[in-house]
Amino acid sequence: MLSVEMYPSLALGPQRIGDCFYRDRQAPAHMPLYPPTCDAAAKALPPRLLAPPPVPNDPATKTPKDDVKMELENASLWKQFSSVGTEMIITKKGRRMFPGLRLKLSGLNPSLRYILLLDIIPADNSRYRFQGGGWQAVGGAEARLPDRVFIHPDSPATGAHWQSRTISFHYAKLTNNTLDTQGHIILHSLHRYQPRVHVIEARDVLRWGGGQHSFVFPETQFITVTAYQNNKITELKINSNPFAKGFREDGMNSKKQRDARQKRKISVLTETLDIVNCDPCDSAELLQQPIGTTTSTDLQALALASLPQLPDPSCGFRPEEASYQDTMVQEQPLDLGQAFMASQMSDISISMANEMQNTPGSEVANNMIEG
DNA sequence: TCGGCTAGCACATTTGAAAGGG
DNA sequence: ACCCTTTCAAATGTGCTAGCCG
Repeated sequence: MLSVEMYPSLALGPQRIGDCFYRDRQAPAHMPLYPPTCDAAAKALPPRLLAPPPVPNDPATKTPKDDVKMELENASLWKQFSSVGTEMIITKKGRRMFPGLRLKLSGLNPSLRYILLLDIIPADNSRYRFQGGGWQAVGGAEARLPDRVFIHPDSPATGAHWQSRTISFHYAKLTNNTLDTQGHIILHSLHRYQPRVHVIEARDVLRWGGGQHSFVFPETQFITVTAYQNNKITELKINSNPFAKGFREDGMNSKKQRDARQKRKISVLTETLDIVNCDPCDSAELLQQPIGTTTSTDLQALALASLPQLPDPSCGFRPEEASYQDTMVQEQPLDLGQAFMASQMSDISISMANEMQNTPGSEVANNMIEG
């Protein structure tokens, strides 16, 4: 009941419905946002329930920003990749990032609720090609794709929750399918990108702005590829990703083993051909054999349209020069005032509203519910 | 011709349901 | 009936490769 009222009221600013983002209401909470057709979004949201225009941030509701700190827990692994030139595979179906972002948060108010978001923005305006053993800019970047954010599945959660564990964004997937409907983050191949993590105080989300912290780790920059270009990256991935164990030297999928299999295949095929050649009458039995088995294998959506830009988007991919110090981009706050709220605000609204209803003096929640 | 992309492959890991025992 | 552990199959995540496409 509450969700019916709350969800659309937080969903979209009517003025931005044309390029809004949303997450399917049935989708898992961690699913990022994706742009629907405008018709679909319009149908999903009764006009009477569309959101009010963004409310300017009220300084009185702000929490001190200076103490919030984020640490990249697997920084050393990222640095290993970065020193070679990190490549991330992107596929039509979506591919996870490896290494993943593993983070530690501190300085949050333990009792306040926060939402964690991941987004990935172009690091510069170039397209790249791997030649001469390195990445060279070979032209201008393709048109920027619609921004999608990945909401951490635990969101919203208390500061105590976030600070008590390692925060991982390993569920986030990257795709090059511009028509993707799975909510994966859409990127261009052969472009350089920079992941960012945003910590947003839940209260401020409801108020369309305010207390957020954005973090950028230069060592997490990467170039998107559909197939690995640099053998060193392949080696690093195979050696450090447990899912790729099979490709290690001692694995069944190592080059040695694969070559051996290939040889066996060829010899079996040759023998089979010999048999067929020797006795055509027996070929019927062979034909019955399968030729080959083709086994194919709520937080509501908060849409962010205008996330802060990198301080210098034209910087080159020079891992050796990268500052590995955590970079807080607080000069360029996440502008939730311009953000597109998604159609899935129900869960977050319910949980937050419930909590706020239980908190005397929470006029924010009351305003949202009653308004 | 060539660079980039895709589908399918084999293998490893993860996940969740079912079975078994206390 | 309940809880815990173990087992197993399915789903999912990997990189590799042949072949397609512009």
